[in-house]
Amino acid sequence: MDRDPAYYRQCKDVLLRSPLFTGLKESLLDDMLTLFRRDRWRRGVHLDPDIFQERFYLIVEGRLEVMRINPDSGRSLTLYILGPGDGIDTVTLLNNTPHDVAPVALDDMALVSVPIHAAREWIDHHPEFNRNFLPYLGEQMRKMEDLATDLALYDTITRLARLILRHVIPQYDSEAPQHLRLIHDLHDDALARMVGSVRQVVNRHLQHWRRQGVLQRHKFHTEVTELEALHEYAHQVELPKKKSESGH
Amino acid sequence: MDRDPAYYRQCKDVLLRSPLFTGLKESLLDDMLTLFRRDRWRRGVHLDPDIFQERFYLIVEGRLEVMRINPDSGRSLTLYILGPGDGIDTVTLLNNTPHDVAPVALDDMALVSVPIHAAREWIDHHPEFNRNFLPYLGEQMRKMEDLATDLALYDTITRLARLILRHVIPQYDSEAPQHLRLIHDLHDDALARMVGSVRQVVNRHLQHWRRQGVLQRHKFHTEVTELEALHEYAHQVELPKKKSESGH
DNA sequence: TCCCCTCTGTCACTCAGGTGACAGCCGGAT
DNA sequence: ATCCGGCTGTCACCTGAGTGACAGAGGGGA
Repeated sequence: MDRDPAYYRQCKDVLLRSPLFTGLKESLLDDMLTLFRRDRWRRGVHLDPDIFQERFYLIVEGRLEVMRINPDSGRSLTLYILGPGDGIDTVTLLNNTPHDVAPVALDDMALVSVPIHAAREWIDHHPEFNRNFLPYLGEQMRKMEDLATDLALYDTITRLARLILRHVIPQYDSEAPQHLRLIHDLHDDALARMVGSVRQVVNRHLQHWRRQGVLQRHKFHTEVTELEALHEYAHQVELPKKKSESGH
Repeated sequence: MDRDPAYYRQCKDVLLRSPLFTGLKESLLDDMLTLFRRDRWRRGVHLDPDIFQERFYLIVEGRLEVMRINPDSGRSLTLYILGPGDGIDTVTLLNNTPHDVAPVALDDMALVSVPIHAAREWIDHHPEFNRNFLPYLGEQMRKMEDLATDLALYDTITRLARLILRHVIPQYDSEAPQHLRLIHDLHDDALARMVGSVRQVVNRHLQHWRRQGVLQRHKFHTEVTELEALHEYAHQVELPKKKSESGH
């Protein structure tokens, strides 16, 4: 991957900002970039999860929804929403057995990828990379625990409030309307899949909040006007912390 | 840790059999064992999750239930059941922020532990250990995904059937009654916490299966007499695979 | 032997939330 | 301008499963 310097620059920017690569020496990252292949996926395509047994993908642009489906009922649950800087299907990277998930591109996506064995060698030989990778896995694990916990112990409105709060972009002026990351302008169905419910129920809650003035919507874009109110519904859930606070 | 050679021997046996240490050179394991401290926890004690920010514990004997609690309703969900060879709270090891869980000893337990920074250094400096550790994390991640998926997409009886099937001890004579590992002789309440339901509901299902002759109980010990029947209830869930089949 | 405590087995009641259905809306394509 | 397809907003209905309650059962200790 050396053609197209603008794209190269963009990759490097995204990766350096990603929790997986921050703090690595530039030379090391450049090394790695030489191995990468560039890919593009169109919005809406369903990926075959088997490809993740061959190559490890990193997202440069766009979002990927990774779901599980109940073939009998047709209902599904979103396990991950991945964005720029995220690695796709780390589970398969760690543990090479078939992974029964259904990934769908939410936007037009730009990616880079390496053969999976190359990624594994990389991990093996670069403890400095590991110091980023392990906390990243920990973070994913925690999110998964939170999802399971929410599903078992809280009702749909609580789960939805928490979902939104977890994706509020941290900012200092807490008076102004708050924007969302990663789940901005998803339609009700997608939100429902994220909280393990169905469109109609999610719609009812959103509607309720809009009437209360808690949420507000311009065209497709939803923003939060009353953080505190949402917090009431969510019970105790803290806002997403800034990157610098995590890691070990 | 050098006194009591019998105990030392037991630790070594358990660890060598554990997915975290199999295949490591004995000398390496001996090295590690010198760092360990021996601990014991009595059945029924509630551990303070903060201790896992200080030390990393490995289970030599007994089981630990790690739960999350909804303080409002008082209901709880079991995130992990850990047994001999398992590391406790790997999430905190990876990512040192408070982890809001409630661990309880299900049996009298024997453990070994190291200061957490020592465990992290170990990981940093021993890629050969990493080759066990990463797949182990992957396995945990998959289990967590399965838990979330089941909670969102399947009804209680399906979840319970799957729980049992996932803990059937693989054996070749599939006619004989099948034993369970890790969840043997748990009472209904504990099983309910594992499937995100309540005692009464779990009891009803178990009762139903016993009447059908699917399950059988001698005193406290439950065993499975009709695997196939359970499978019907579980829809498509494969039996636990032998250790040798996993890993990358 | 009896007592106590924890766990089991059941049942009647309630309700959150999932289902199916349909009308309206909006934006893009023709 | 018109049509179409996907998304939104609502509603009436149904049901899985959680709640509370209570009568055993069993087992361990005094």
